[in-house]
Amino acid sequence: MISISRETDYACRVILHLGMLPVGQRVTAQEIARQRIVPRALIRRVVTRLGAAKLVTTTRGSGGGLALARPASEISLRDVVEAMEGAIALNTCVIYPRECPLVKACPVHEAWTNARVALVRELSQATFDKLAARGQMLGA
Amino acid sequence: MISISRETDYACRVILHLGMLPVGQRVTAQEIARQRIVPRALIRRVVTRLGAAKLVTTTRGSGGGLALARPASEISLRDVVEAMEGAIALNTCVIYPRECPLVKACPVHEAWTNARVALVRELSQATFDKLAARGQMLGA
DNA sequence: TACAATGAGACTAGAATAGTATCATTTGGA
DNA sequence: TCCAAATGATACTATTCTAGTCTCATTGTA
Repeated sequence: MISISRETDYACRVILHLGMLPVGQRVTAQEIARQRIVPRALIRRVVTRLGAAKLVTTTRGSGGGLALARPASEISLRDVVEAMEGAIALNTCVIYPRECPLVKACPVHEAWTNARVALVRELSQATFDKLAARGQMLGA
Repeated sequence: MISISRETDYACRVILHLGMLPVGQRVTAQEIARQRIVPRALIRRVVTRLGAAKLVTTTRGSGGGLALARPASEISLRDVVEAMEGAIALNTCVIYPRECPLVKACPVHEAWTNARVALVRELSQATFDKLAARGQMLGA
């Protein structure tokens, strides 16, 4: 099955949760883990990656926690997926064409590229301000 | 990195190769492996799966080999990917919504579904008659 | 009957996935 | 000053997936 990893799914829950808070409000990773059903030990790794990708800012110590590093309208599903999984390639040859011995005369390469463009476009449109608004409606 | 497996890439090479042959002509898996740079032992598994998915027909014995089970215009990248990888899900919750404890109120679920639709649409449009024609042009 | 081809599946090495656990570091407040 | 709360970094395990090799059975043609 072609799918993102579970960690990426958890990362989406973290960003969504933060996007639904009043702007600038911090919350601890443990609190998100509890409310969004993410394993407590795992969420640490997720938060670290999101921080490294500069999608969230973190503060340590008592009273610390995390918040979005920029407005939810400027963070999309694409950003989260790329932060967690690396490139959205579909096929390795799209990202590393040199490694494919056939790529010069390969008509399929072009098809993968087209499909990748369509997928990335869709994921880019899914910004977390929209997702958060929809979440409020659904009562999540 | 989000990507298909190498076996799926090999499967595309097999279908492309068959699509570029005169209609109805058979060729052995070994011959495809040689021309398309696929490991000889691996292509067996690929052909078996493509046969199980009814994308190719096989005949055993001397003079045997494989051919497309239907016109190349009726086989798309989507068919090959689904035959090899199973569902194109993007996220497990798209295929198995019951396994996600949050899905009832999850705004992200919808976004994954939209992205999946866009991706599948694109892969469905890439039929192997077009790919084969382009392959002839490129001299593959 | 001999040979050529696919069918089925066991086997290996290595990498990725999912989850747990530990210790260090930073910060705020009693 | 010291404790508790929080993240940072990373090691560890078990399981599954990936990529590839190999062997033997089965089928069909000459």
